[in-house]
Amino acid sequence: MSLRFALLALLTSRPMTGYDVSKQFSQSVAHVWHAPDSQIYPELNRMERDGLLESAVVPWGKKGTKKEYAVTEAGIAAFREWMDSPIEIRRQREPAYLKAAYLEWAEPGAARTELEQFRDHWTEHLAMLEATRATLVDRSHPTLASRLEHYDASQWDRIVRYKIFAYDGLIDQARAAVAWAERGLVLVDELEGSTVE
Amino acid sequence: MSLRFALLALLTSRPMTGYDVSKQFSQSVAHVWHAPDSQIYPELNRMERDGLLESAVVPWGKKGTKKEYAVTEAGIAAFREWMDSPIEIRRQREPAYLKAAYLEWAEPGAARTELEQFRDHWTEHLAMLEATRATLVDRSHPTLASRLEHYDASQWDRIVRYKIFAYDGLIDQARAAVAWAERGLVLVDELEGSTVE
DNA sequence: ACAAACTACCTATCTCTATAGTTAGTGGCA
DNA sequence: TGCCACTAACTATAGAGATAGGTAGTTTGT
Repeated sequence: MSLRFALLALLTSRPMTGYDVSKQFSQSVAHVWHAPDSQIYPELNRMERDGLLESAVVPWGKKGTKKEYAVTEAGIAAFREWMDSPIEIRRQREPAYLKAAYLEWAEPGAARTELEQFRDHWTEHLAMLEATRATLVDRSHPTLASRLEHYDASQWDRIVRYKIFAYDGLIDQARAAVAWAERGLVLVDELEGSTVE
Repeated sequence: MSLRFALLALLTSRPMTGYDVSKQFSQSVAHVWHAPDSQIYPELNRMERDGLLESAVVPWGKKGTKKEYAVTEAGIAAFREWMDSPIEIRRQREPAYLKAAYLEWAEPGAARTELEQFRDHWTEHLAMLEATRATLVDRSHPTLASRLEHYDASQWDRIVRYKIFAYDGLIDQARAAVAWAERGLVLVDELEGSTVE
């Protein structure tokens, strides 16, 4: 159900076409709630059906058209209601940690590759998060910029700081993941011998 | 697909009935890969059908019977293969961080409750992880104990240290989550005023 | 004039998960 | 003897999510 609210969150910044949503999504909300466009388009339709969005058909080129979605009053109300309701706690589901617990079954080489991949993935993810955080700090993030336009300048700091706070949390998680993988590599070397086969 | 390997991991420690599996699961593998028993029973059946497990019917009381599952050679091979294959990277899906990014939409009271709940959940989870870690360190963890029986004593340290390593990673994540929520509460107080309504 | 890349919007299918049940035997205790 | 908690093993169903496509128009560069 969170996808719906992730989409509402994005669309509160400005009206967008489905295509815009799917592009902007991957640069912002997806850092916190990933979804492919095959999930986004049908969900936008359902949200329109449920009255949370309304759409306007906009011409595009000579023959083409596109559909621009805007959040309705009901959409805003639903979003606020979700914001004020208790969070769902996510269950643990971490294949990497599952594997780590049974690393005695792996080939030493595979264990190393595993941990290196994990470390590299999170290092990359961390860099992306830090880059995005920087665009929030200097307010150059495109979605943030259009979002701030609806607000009085006195509110800007408050809005931006919550977004930075969220990214800080993600960055902490990413850093912890990288540090953990690095300790894992040291451990594998110690337990399996340091020869790379 | 990871549920299958989580179950294999557990069953490599000793043969168990479905009921045992679902009980032991929640005290060990579930810390890393949660699953309810309504998923466990059908998956055990499928795994038997696929030749990864074999079952023996054991009498229980006068009329009752139970089915004890043991990992087959094919099951061991599948588990090793999975251990040596690259990990699937999980997509971000964190409703708590999603909400945090849009906290300007929440009532100040709701924002606080939210963060307190998140902090409390992770504090509790952290305590459980630390308690479990301690049972690994002193080797009193029941599943670990039966697991070690199949191995030469020279291997024990290696096996235990990988499990501790996995828990250390989970503990780091939990600690980061708690610290983040606490910073969030300070931020809410600063931005929304410290009066609790 | 044409290709390639991009915009736009889906569909189909399968698997995974969550939630909420059901049915039946066992063991203890009041 | 009856009740209750526990052991045992599911089933049913709906919704979420992953993966892999498809179709059609537009813009840009050569």
